[in-house]
Amino acid sequence: MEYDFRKIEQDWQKKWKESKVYAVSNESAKPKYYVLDMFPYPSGAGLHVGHPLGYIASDIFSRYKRLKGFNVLHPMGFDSFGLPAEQYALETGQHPATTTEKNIATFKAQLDKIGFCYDWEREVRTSDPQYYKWTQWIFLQLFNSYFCNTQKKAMPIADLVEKYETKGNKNFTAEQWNAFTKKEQEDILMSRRLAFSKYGEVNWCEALGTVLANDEVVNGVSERGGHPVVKKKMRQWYLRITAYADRLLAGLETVDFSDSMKEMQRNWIGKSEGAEITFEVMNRESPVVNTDATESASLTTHNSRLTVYTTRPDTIFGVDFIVVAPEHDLVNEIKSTEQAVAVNEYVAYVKSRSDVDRMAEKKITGCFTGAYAINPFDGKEIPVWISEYVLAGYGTGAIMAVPCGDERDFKFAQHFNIPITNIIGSHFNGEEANPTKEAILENSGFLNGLLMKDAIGIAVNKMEELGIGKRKVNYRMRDAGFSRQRYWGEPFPIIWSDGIAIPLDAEELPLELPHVDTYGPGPEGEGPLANIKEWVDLTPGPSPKERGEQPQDSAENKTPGYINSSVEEWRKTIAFAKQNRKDATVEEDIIWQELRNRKIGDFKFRRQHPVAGYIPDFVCLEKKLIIEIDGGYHNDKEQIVFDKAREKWLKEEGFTMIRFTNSEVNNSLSLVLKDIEQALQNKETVAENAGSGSPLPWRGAGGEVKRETSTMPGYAGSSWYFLRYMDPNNTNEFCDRKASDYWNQVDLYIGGTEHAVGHLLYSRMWTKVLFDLGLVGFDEPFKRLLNQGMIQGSSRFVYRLRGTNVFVSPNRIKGPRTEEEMIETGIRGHEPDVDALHVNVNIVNGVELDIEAFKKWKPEFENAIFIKEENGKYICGVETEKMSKRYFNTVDPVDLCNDYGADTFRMYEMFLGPVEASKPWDTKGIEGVHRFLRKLWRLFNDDIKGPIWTSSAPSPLERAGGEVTDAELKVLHRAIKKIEEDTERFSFNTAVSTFMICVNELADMKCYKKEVLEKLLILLTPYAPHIAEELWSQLGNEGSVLDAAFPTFNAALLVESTKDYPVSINGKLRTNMELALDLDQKQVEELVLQNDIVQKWLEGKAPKKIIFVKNKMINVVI
RNA sequence: GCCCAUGUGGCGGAAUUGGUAGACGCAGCAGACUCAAAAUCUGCCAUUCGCAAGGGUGUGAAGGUUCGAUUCCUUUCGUGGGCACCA
Repeated sequence: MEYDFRKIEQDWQKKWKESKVYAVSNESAKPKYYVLDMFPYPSGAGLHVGHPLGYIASDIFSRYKRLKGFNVLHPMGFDSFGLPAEQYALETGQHPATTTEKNIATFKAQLDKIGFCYDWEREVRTSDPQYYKWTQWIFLQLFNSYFCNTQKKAMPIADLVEKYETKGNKNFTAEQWNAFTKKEQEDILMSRRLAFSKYGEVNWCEALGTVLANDEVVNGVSERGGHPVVKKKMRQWYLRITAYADRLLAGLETVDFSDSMKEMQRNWIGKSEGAEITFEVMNRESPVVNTDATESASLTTHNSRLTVYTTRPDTIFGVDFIVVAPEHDLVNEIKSTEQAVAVNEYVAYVKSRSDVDRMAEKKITGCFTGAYAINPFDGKEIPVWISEYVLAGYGTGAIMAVPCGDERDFKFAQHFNIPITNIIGSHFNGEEANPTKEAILENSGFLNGLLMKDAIGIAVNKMEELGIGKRKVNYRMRDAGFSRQRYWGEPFPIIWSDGIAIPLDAEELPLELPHVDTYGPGPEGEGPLANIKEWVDLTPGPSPKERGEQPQDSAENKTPGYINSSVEEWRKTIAFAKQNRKDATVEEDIIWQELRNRKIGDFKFRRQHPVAGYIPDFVCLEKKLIIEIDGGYHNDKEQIVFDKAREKWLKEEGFTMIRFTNSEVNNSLSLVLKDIEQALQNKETVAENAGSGSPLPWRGAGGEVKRETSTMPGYAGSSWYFLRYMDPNNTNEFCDRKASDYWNQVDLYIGGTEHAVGHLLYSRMWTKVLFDLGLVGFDEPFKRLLNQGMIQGSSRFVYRLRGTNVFVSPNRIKGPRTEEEMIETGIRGHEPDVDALHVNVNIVNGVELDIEAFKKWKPEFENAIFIKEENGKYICGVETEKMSKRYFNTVDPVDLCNDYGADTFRMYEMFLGPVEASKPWDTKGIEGVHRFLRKLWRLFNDDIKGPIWTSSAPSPLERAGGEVTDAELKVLHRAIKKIEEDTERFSFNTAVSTFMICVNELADMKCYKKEVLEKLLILLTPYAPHIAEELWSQLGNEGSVLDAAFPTFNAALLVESTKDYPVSINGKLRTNMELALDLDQKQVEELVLQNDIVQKWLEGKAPKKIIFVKNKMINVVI
């Protein structure tokens, strides 16, 4: 029987799906283990062979842990918000939700083909409202929390408010606080919230009317269209990640990440200890204005103060100039009239420079401001410059430059001919700066004679004493920008009312993305959402009450839904709606059971949801249909007047109301439901949040009321998705505390280094906040991190003689041509240049082009002529590039699974090299792994046509009999040991080679014994589950191999008594000697000296030394 | 410019703690089986000198530490990834 991998894999995947083998329970007596992949962004290109590398590794490890007796959580989902879908929508008009849905379907089909053990019941998608509802909810937790600097943790902002109201703080008393306007109070609170809003700089492209990411800006112009880009201040949201800087640093000690990964995060956080020093700044004006002859020629006016940050206060006497960021607020104040023009020009120049340019450029630029700072210790006048190498966002945005000790300062001084003061004597050679801390200070006033590193503390102490400086810890990390002027992301659950950010009530979540007609930017560079006026603008018209339509004597508590246009009143409304939900009548509950489960036409209803200034019992926003279940009081005179006013108001807003009495619900429910169904059918569907009849309570709120129109960035959803997998279908909470307590931290997290700082830091921060608020029980999300390398594409090229239809194989580009070729091509003598063209790697066999396939692929070259190598082949050029569709170097895993099987594909990806390493893809080698699996198959099955197997060979069961020999056991147990060790240390490539060695040895020994082979199958299960399961069942086992027990290694079987020692002379290997393992140094020396080859090299002399390392080697030193 | 990683045969890679460099596989070469092909099996396969025995060289380059270095240190070059010029 042949190895029919297609049938085997298909059958078992089907069986596994039917029997739900991958379903994971949150309750188990087994120990838990959580293996997580960084979930993919579902791009339109589908998976290529680079994606599954990490997934296969995690799948192997999950299956391995399962065999080891763990309850393993190994989920998968999709990071489905993001720019590419939006760009695509902009180009094609297709809604991102549609394309995303389609892409996910493709991804899932591809993933399933590879045979991963995901529990798809736990799938999450960040763009699913049921998911981002909780992203928005967590954002609200961040918004409603502040970082307490004494307890070093997040606390509810309400605590802070209470403190202010009762005790005030160091800036204001409780009385003052209470006297502040609402806006003043909110501004103060905003400066403490963990999610907060402030003005920040963005890359603004006037021509495109949009904000651009750094990588969309090239050489100061937009990548698309080449329009100029400048910095512009816009209101943005931020996460106060800087508050967590110290805890993020400390947390690194408790997790198992690679040292380089920790190093990258530490560098990103960039904690430094130094001092802030304040300089007086003088400005020397020319005495042109003042004609008074008594004025001196250089009038010096006292201007302002400038604070710099430095990590080297010990070098204060070596300061030769000061550099201020061009964006610094003080620049305008301190620049002299003479320098004003130059300064303005320079500032304008910097404004046009992209961050990327400022980073990559080696050019030294700057401009003198005309101002001088005074060294507080020796009174020296120090020129103040501005330069783009000083960043406004770091430290104080100003530095004191010490050219003898800092490379950049030195180059700057050289470039602008600024004299350099040497404070480190012979340590400075005038050629280059020396950043040492070990020199003895000179020319340094009271610091003279001190070692620099000792002087740091002394200098700061003196500064603090004199009040000119203070100790300061600085972080290079900045608060994380959290808003994007885009469409395809989570909308902020925030309403702006008179400049105050008002969070939505949790009941209002999810705030779903409204439909838009265009995905282009909104006015003033706002996001596309700003284009939907009716969605954004919630500024109310007058309420019925204000229009005098509500009966004047109506008791407020009877109809509190009718409100005035004020924030306070709609807050009351929300509270009232909440209470209504709790106080629901029996009849309302009956209807709600029908409506909430979408039994009627699959429309979403909300209960006690404020609409247009009052609170209906039920509302379907898509249909603008309101259902009221009325009690007896509607017969009251007052109520009749009220109901009339209400109906009129709702009609203006486009709502229809149908009313039922309690007795109708109780006695003829089916008729009631029918009426509702009828009403739904009779009305047109409208976008849920569109239209003037806004569903929201602040329809009645006062002043200008607008929605936040930016959306959250890509990392919002991915900052907490690992928690949602634990409890993915919970509609009441983001994750049940019981579930997160059980699954706890992710035990193994696998993903690329490209997320080293971004995603990993953000999710670490979110986890810490959730921990502080008591919502989860751990404050580091990932216990262990494994970084998979990137698989690069291996591109293939053909070379075309420019302007001709002739392709030349690389070695034939430089002639000579045969007569035939010259006739065929019609080209003689001088030949034109060649152009290299990417060719689809899938039609190239190794490097040999399949010419027929090429012609089929590019029909325009159907009649092309190929000048081949001498062996008659057309050879392609090879280059390693990023794997990308446009280079035609992507390979679809599904194709490989079809050609070789998922098991082969999985093992081959692992066999390519260490998971952590980056390496180019080459399909060619997959044959070898496939051969291995066929060889394994033949240990169990006869191959009818093969020469060494005959049809009369014993059946698998018969072969499985017989005594197992020691040699066979040795082979097996060596494999058990090595596979276990290699899997534990993620050395999957060597594990695969161990399997190969083991199967080769068993085949050589003609070992067909069940006892040996079935253990081997268990070892193989994590790597090649389909073939393992098939052969396992062929051996007559009950149950699945997926749940077998990993075999135990028996060390006793591998004990050796001798060792074949390598014997070196002076470190060079000369011979080998088989020696007993229990010999001591003296015995070994004797035996070694008797050896012929050793004697030959000794040439009769005595050795200087003989080094003997037991069980390793022998080295004779002559 | 800065940070991190990385460099071993024609190719992917192995060498787990400083101890036999090149496991395993691909490609290639030679052979067996076959009418033939496929499949399978056997042998060779870093480089160089040599008929052989045996020797020289060799882990990007140059130094260093060591009895011994792919492994540790210094300098340097190339490649990949990241970035917010972080004083």
